[in-house]
Amino acid sequence: MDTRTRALDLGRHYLQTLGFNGFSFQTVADALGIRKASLHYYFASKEDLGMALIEEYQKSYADWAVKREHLSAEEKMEQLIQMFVKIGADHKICPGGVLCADFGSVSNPMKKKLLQFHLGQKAWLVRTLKQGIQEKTFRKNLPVEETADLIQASIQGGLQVARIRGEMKSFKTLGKTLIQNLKA
Amino acid sequence: MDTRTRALDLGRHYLQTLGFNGFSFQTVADALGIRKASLHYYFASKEDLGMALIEEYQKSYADWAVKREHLSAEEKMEQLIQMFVKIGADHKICPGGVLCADFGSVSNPMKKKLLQFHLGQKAWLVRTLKQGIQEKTFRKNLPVEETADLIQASIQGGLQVARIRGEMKSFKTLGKTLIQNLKA
DNA sequence: GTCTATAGCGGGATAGAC
DNA sequence: GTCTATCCCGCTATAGAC
Repeated sequence: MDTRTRALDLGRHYLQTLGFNGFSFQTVADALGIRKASLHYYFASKEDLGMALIEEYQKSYADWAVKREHLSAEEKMEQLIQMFVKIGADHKICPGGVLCADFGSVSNPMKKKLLQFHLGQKAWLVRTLKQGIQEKTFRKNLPVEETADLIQASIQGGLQVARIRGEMKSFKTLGKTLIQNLKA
Repeated sequence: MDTRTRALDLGRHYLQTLGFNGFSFQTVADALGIRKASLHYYFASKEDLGMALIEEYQKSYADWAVKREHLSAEEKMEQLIQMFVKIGADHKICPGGVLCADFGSVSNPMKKKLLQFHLGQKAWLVRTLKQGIQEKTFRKNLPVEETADLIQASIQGGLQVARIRGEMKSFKTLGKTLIQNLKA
């Protein structure tokens, strides 16, 4: 794996465990086994790295979604929860949640990109809920916008809560409840 | 108002807008109009300030709850949502959420105190839900633990989402949905 | 592409005068 | 209680050698 890719992987790790203000170029460089000056060869600035990280998240998420396009809405939702369970099991929180919390201390371009990422995720949720209604597995009268907002907020908050509690049981239960509430 | 109290108020403000790693003693001292060295007279270290801030939150929240002890469970829940709407309208997020996100880069004593604060809020929710069941305004078969977890997570996440979106409408809707789901 | 070296700043924290 | 002065550290970032 090339250095840039490894740097991005490490960046993701530190971002999701320590927050954007909680790690430095030094942290990443040390883990890479190179000098922090060398890291500037790949990323002109820390903001640059931050922007690249959000782009990475967007790409991974898009890939993830494409691979699951053939699934039923119910299966999609279950795998979505499963994905966040894995993140939580790794003592991480979701990228959207980290950057939301650091939102006030981040540059305008990053704010903009973060909003874009966030709205992309919401759009996927809305589409999937509509799919489930068509498939008649989800309630016909499901308010899709509001439900998508509730799911997004509770997953984000739920992962944060799970991390401070040091257990994932409550998050798994939350996931089950969310999906149960969709059903016809 | 004495300097220590003013410092705590400012600390709360910066914590909830910038995150714990997003502000410094300098930030607070500047806003106070004193030198940062003088701030060390009140708080030996930044961690000390952090601990004091969590204690402040615990106290305010306890006061808030005591003043509302005579209310019905439904009124309590409505006022709780209202409190968070005010926080969001001020471009802030909830203290629990901030510190949850910064959790990985914070000292062990702060982690412990944060967990304590968090569990205290959950305990209040559980008590209030039970009250509502007794009052027959909330569903008899409401799973109190799980519901408390869902409310806590979605409020926390919802405020963060509202801030990046720059609007509180979705949060208000979320609040209404949460309360509606409790009702008999 | 990676290095050494260094600039320049801001952070947390302390000593000691007033 | 608040100040000045200072320390040491870690951060971002750049210049220039290899």
